[in-house]
Amino acid sequence: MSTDYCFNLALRKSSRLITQFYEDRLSETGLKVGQFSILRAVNYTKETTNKELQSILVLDQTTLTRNLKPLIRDEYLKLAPHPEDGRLKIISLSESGKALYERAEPIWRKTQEDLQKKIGTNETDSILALADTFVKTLGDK
Amino acid sequence: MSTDYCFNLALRKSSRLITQFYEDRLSETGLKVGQFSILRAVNYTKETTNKELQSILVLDQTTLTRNLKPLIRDEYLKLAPHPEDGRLKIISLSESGKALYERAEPIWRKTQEDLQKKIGTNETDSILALADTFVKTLGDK
DNA sequence: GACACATACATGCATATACATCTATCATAA
DNA sequence: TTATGATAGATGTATATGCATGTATGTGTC
Repeated sequence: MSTDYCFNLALRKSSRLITQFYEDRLSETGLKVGQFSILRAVNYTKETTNKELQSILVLDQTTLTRNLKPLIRDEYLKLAPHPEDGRLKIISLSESGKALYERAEPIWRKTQEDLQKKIGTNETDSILALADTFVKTLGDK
Repeated sequence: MSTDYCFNLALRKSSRLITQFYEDRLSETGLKVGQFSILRAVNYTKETTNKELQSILVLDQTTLTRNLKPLIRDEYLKLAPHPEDGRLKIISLSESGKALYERAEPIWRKTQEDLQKKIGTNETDSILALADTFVKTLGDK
């Protein structure tokens, strides 16, 4: 029967495996995959906030705050106060952050291609479709 | 986001969302989803080892060792030495572990059904197919 | 302007994840 | 039978994850 298999475990297993695949490739940059995702999102938005990154990355506010810490500590990300709203912190890439992202981006891109070759485009399409469904049906909080 | 979507981020987002879905339902049992997966695997195998659980759950040995800790501490799992191989520890459910699993199992089952209704059988099938592909192509270590 | 409420971000706690490395035990060959 | 290498599991360190809660700031009402 269909519920012999746990959908949650299945997704978590997949997530662990794909993470190790990317982690292995990105290791030469010193970045973890979660950190790369943050740099990529900040590179895209240029100037952003904790709040905005939360919705892009589908991360809890407290998780994101902590995940930013190593990147701020190592000065890949800069923080600046918002000119009008004292609660906000404007997050952007530092020069070394930009440089690091630009070094990592082609490695990430090649990893994407290699994964696609390895598991097939049907499967990679399936990953994107699933994420879309999940964010739409479970991602409103 | 400069053309592409990151497959890794997509899967990790989905994993976080589905985990929260199950976590919310299972919270009344006091179990985290990872702990439920362990109890379920041990209930299935009856007597098992760290090593065997690693391959069922697709978890690193060190991660599994640590994930077992709270369940052993709370005495839901029992450890016994292997009669022939002193390196092995036999893991099994205690009485309270069995009781807890049997209390959690129907909640998990209903969660599976609810998720299937919510996102559709195509998507849940897709999750299982994806996990199968990932374990087959990336899961040999 | 003072108070109530909402919003943005941080902290305490607990679990999750895995690499590098360590210890203990087993298996095997000289 | 001892040296050697393999295997099972544990520990040090670091990041990841999120709930409950705390602090600071902004907004609206009177």
